[in-house]
Amino acid sequence: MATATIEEDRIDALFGALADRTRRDILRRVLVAEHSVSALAAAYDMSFAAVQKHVAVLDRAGLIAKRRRGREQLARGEVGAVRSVASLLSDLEELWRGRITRIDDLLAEDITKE
Amino acid sequence: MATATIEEDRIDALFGALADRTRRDILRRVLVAEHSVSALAAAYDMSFAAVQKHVAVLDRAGLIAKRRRGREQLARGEVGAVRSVASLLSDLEELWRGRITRIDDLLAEDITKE
DNA sequence: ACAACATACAACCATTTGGTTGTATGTCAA
DNA sequence: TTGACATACAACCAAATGGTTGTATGTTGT
Repeated sequence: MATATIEEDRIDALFGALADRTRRDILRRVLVAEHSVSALAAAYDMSFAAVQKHVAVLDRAGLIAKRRRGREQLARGEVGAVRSVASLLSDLEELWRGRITRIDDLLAEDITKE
Repeated sequence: MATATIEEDRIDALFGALADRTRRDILRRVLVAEHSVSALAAAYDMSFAAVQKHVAVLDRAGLIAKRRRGREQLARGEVGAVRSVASLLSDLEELWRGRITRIDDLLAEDITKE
């Protein structure tokens, strides 16, 4: 099997995106309702560019999606991605419970093997 | 209310710790069974010190706990911490569902206000 | 007592990250 | 068409991150 790392990159991006409070706050806002980038930027005490980069990180991780409306870009939260992260955690919990039979899938993606 | 940031630091640490594949792999292993730091280190193609630092990051985030047995330090996964992260994500999902009444708690921890 | 083992930690280095300012491009409204 | 707005992105900087090697401190077994 050669799957491993390709998916791991995605997971890195997901947790990495969530590991910043500004991005978590943006995500909360856009899960409730669509917001333009500049509307989001207005909420924080930092430059527009900084907020725009945070939005881009969330977008790359797939936690939000953007759609264009005229000159603005509306961001909405992707609840499916949030659920997929939750699912990773429940896999961990199952592992703890000892219920996982296909341990090899989750455990020991040996770096050394290909 | 003055809570906010104190808890946010904890969440930063949790997601930050999970945003690295080596640490996720370590966490999987120690959720299944206790492992000494050197036993863990043997599993990866990096120095002992690097693995020890990863373990320390997981420890600081509260995702693992350590207990001493003789000269070795045994790490076990803290499933409660894993669940608390899952709970954060389900809060996000609830937010999306529009079910959260206490939105102010989750949303808009305004940086500017104290 | 001593040698080997297990851990912790400091110092160092390269890369990434989170912020800044400035510039370019696209869209709207008059 | 032109000016203002919305976004994107490059270049830059300081701090954090993920790795290294080396050293110090316990603990064990003989």
